[in-house]
Amino acid sequence: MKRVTIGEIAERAGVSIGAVSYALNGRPGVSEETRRRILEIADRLGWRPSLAARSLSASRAHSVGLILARPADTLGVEPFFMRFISGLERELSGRRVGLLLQVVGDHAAAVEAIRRWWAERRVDGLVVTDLYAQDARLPVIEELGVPAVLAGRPRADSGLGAVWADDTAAVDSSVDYLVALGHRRIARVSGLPALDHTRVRVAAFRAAVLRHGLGEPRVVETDYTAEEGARATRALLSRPDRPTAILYDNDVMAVAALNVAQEMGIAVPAELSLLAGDDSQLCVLVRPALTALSWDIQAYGLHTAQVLLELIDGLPPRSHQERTPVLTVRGSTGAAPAG
Amino acid sequence: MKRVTIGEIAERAGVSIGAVSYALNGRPGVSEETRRRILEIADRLGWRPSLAARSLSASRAHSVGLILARPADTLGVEPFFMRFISGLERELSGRRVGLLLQVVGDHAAAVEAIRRWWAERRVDGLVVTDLYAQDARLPVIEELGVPAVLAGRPRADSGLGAVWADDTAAVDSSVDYLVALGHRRIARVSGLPALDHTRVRVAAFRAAVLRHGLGEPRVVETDYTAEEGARATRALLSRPDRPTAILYDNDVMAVAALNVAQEMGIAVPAELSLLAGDDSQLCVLVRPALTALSWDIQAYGLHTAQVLLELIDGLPPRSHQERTPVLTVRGSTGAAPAG
DNA sequence: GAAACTTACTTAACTGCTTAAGCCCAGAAG
DNA sequence: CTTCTGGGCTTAAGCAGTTAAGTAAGTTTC
Repeated sequence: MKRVTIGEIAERAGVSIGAVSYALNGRPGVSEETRRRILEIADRLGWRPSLAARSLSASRAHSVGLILARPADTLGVEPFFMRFISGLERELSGRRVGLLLQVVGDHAAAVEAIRRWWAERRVDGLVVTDLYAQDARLPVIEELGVPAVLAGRPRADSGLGAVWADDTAAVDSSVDYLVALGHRRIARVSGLPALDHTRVRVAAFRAAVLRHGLGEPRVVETDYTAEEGARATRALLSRPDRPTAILYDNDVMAVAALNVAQEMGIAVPAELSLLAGDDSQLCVLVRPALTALSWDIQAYGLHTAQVLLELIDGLPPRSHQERTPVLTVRGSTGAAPAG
Repeated sequence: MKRVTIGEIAERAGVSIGAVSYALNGRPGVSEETRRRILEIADRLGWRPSLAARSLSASRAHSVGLILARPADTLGVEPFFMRFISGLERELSGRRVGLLLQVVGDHAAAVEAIRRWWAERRVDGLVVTDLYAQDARLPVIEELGVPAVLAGRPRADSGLGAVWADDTAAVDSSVDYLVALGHRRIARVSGLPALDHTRVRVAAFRAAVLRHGLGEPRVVETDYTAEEGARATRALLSRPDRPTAILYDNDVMAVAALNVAQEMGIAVPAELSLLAGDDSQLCVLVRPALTALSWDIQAYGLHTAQVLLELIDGLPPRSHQERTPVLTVRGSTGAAPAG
């Protein structure tokens, strides 16, 4: 099971290894005839370049890293990541770039992993998800000079790429839609307040509510889990002036809310409209099916990989904006109850 | 942002790079005092070994590969993989082994990826999931001599490791439980018939039904998707002698079945008991919550990684059996309807 | 007090590939 | 006929480590 090296090809072709290298890499320096002969031999022997040798001389790892900094159980239910990853893959595998994955519990561990990967030259760049407003990873990435792309809003002066969707517009359209249905008491169950996009969405929600003159905006913060989603929903629905519509920051919490409504004897959508901030099969699997903000997560991953690879190739950092998520209306939203 | 190499350490310590190498690897050949000095310098400079250089001379990639051969949308909903991956990670990251991930659509692409990874020496071993009865990947793995561990039943004569759970016992206990509740007409909605574990479970189901003298076992095959799960359920429930209990091969289909029952006006669990073959948050998110076969998927991943790393270290292939999945009874199962 | 052995290093070969620099020879230009 | 040019190759250095073999001291042995 010994590997084929270019040395062996050189020997068989009766040329030097340098010539073989030029031939295999499509560079000038060998005649067409010799090139053909070398390629033929390489093919016959089933030669593939040794990644380690290439990495060593080119100082390129031919891999990019994705560090998911979340507790394992949250990752499980969120269909987001697998779709995002398969989007990344679609671009990476065609370019022969590997995807290194690490799952860690918190940002301290993520920073540690970044430092290690970079020092070992295990990756050429990073995809950063779940961006915090104050994010411990960014200064480290900047300090090390790691090419990285944010799956989220661009940061000024960061020198990083970014791929993002206009959450503000998406939240706006959700609120507009609910108002058009006659709702006046609209609340929001938001995710982790430390997260960048949570803040953006909450701000957008507040602005939209105020714009429509619906009084003081009501927002309850959670950690994205079903449990907290249920708790927040219970709290909102227990108030005398309970909302007639609730926006959720993801789909899991919206599903949990469906159960809370049922348990409290509140009909959806007759008495209460629910709107999920993420769309996935989950929304279609429950009854009533959930109205949700949907967007193409695979494309998100794909574009993220593209921007990252450009950055690694030395091109200037680029910000790519995805299509704004659109409302997919299903059974969980309806006209506001009379009175 | 130039990297620190052992050459730099050698220079500062006033010794040769060979001495530095011995010192850093804890091998004899340097005095304790010199070693301490070298380690101190290395630490101060923040030295980490270059993976590429180590890989080249040690011919070890310090990475293992996981190739998921599934359509991207199926991956999204299945909470299985993220939990499995985080289990793998728990073992791998401690041992400084990277996890390379590739998502491909079918086995032909998986085989291609295996060949490439191995030829490039990108990975030291593989984790193989979703094993088919006739699996195109196995002959290739054997031909190449890739250390690999099956996330599934061991195969005789394969020389591969295996980590698996006793599906037969799990199915047995499910059927026993339903029979104890008075059910006599029990059907099964199974997953992809090509999959190894699907066959094992179907066989176990047939045997259990016959053992209890419940007549000819009824099994409907699907592709694991919610759509087919719903279709299969509709077909089963439309028959005059419709089953009073149905076992599903995963949780997604069981959830879809819940909706079908609702749409057909069949009460769960009063008229129909549903039992999911996988457990996840999904089962708890719906009403009634689904009774399911649950097991520790993170541990599954962890043990899989352990067996693989042993194999890579040259130890003989090992088969590890996980705890048999146990029935977590929730609201979707109950006594069989009278008459 | 010479031979034998340790200790603590250094030297250099090796991993497989890339690439700048050098060399040889044929054909063109002067 | 010499000089120049350039195509087609070879040579060798370099990437960052590992490791077998060599060496120069000091120590032990009889």
